[in-house]
Amino acid sequence: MIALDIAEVAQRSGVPASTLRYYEEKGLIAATGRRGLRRLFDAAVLERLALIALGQTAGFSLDEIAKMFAPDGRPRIDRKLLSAKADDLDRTIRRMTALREGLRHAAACPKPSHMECPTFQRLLRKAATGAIGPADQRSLRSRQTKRRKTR
Amino acid sequence: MIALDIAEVAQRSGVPASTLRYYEEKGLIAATGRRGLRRLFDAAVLERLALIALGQTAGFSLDEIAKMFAPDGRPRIDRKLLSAKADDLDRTIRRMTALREGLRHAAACPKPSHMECPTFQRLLRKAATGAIGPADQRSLRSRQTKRRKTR
DNA sequence: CTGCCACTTCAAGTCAACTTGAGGTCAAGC
DNA sequence: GCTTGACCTCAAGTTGACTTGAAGTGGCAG
Repeated sequence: MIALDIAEVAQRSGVPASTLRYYEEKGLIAATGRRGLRRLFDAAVLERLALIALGQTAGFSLDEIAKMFAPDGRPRIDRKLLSAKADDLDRTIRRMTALREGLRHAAACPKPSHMECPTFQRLLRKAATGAIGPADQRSLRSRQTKRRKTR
Repeated sequence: MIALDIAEVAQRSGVPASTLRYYEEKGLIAATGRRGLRRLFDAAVLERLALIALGQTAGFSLDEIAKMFAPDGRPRIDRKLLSAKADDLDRTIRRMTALREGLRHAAACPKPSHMECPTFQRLLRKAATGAIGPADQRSLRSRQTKRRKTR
């Protein structure tokens, strides 16, 4: 069993040490032991971190992600939840696609003001009716992604 | 010029009154006058709110959105910024599409544990390498969207 | 004229996911 | 054996977009 230092985990995963401690506190990951004060992690934590990042990208909160791991630590993923998220994502993708088209057109539109552009107005009407409004379930979450190259 | 009460704007737009005040404070919208203490809004504010919602969906922060309106209040949208955001959106859409496929597969996958599913493993590897990792520009932002039906 | 109550202001609170800082510890290199 | 400095803990701060609460006001129905 390869024991990794927190700094090593940080470096390999791109996740800052402070975040790793935070995740441990939240129960998302667990140190396998200590050398003195220092946490030691099993290499498997890297896979776990990838899973966490994936969940975040999918729009799950850390709390939701935590619930996806069975008490024994093995991923226990609810297929229903997964489908629901996929559907969620689907709706979001559709909204964003419509929006992207609108933006592209607006950027190319020769009218002096966008308010005079019929395409833009159509987009606006859609936005107003909520068709492409903001996600209705807490679905996406932006992140700083400081992915620091570590040292 | 039709003067709308804040409650009316809230009801028609689905944006809570507290949020409207907040937007006014931020300079995103402006009341056309007052009746006593009470704000009066021109009906045009509804269009403006639609534009704001749209901008938020596109991943703009309120500050960024504020900058899109010229001091005189007419929308003055930077076409370069718009294209850039469209490109951004495009990348995000691609990531999200890959993710959605992965989720769909994981949901349908018959393997007892997802860790044994090759498709899931591929997804995981992609996530680990950052290919479908979280958006790198503060691009998406979830919102409560309490879209309260007002009263 | 009076009272109601929807509006007002302003300060403070909330939420998620972290980061930062102060002060402490201890394994390892010299 | 002693210093070094990377790690530790715990509390508090940060950010963005709002919400909430307390205390005040004034238009209008009765």
